[in-house]
Amino acid sequence: MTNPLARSFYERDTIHVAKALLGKILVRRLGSTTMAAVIVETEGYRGYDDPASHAYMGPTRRNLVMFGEAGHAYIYFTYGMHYCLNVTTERKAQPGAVLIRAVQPVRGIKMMTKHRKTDRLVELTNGPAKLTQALAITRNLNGHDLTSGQGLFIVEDEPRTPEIKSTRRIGIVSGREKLWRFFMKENPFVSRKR
DNA sequence: CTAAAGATGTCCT
DNA sequence: GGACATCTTTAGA
Repeated sequence: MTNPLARSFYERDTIHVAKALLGKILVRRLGSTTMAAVIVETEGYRGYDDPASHAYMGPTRRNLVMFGEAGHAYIYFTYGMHYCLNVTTERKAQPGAVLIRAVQPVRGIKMMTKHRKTDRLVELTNGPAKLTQALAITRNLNGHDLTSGQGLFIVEDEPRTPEIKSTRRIGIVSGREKLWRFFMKENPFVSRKR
C-alpha cells in the first residue's frame, strides 16, 4: 500500500487520529529524491475545548488551516526560526490538528544529514523542528493537501500495531493535564527522553 | 502601535 | 540545568 491516506482517515476525532498516525510513513518528495520516515511521536491539539491549541481563541490568519478541511498540512513558524508540521483533523469548521513531533528515517537519509548538518542519525528527526528541517518543510507547504500524493504525504506501509505510551504534551503552559502526547514505546527517535 | 510570548534547538557550564 | 538565538503572531493599549 503506497497510496496516500484517504481524507476519511483524517476526518475523525483528533486524539484518535494522533494515535492512528503512529507507524505511518511520512513521505517527502523533493525533485528526484524521496525521503521517508516512520511517525513515532505525535500530539493532539483540539479546538475550543483545548486551551493549549492554536485554535482555542477562534480563527486567525495563522491557524486558519486548522478550521478547514481535514488532511491538510498546518505548518507554523515559531521562536523566530523553527517550523512545526501538523496534519488537520475533524470535519470542516471543526478545528483540530496533530503535531508530528518525531519520525524515524527510512529513506533519503543522506539528504536529511545534508539539511541538518549532522551525521548523528538520532539527531536528524527526534524533535518537531528537527524533522521539518531534515525534510525541508517550510511555510510554502502550509495548507498543502496531504491526500494529493504530491510533495508531502502520508502512507501506510504495512499495517502495524505499535505499543503506544501517552503522556502530557511538551512545551505548553495550559491544558497540561490532558494526556494527548503519544509515542511508540522504546523507540530511540522519540524526543525529550529522560 | 507596542510589547511579550512562543506546540524549540543548540551550545555552554 | 540554563542562557540565548530570532521574528511572527497576537493581545492589549
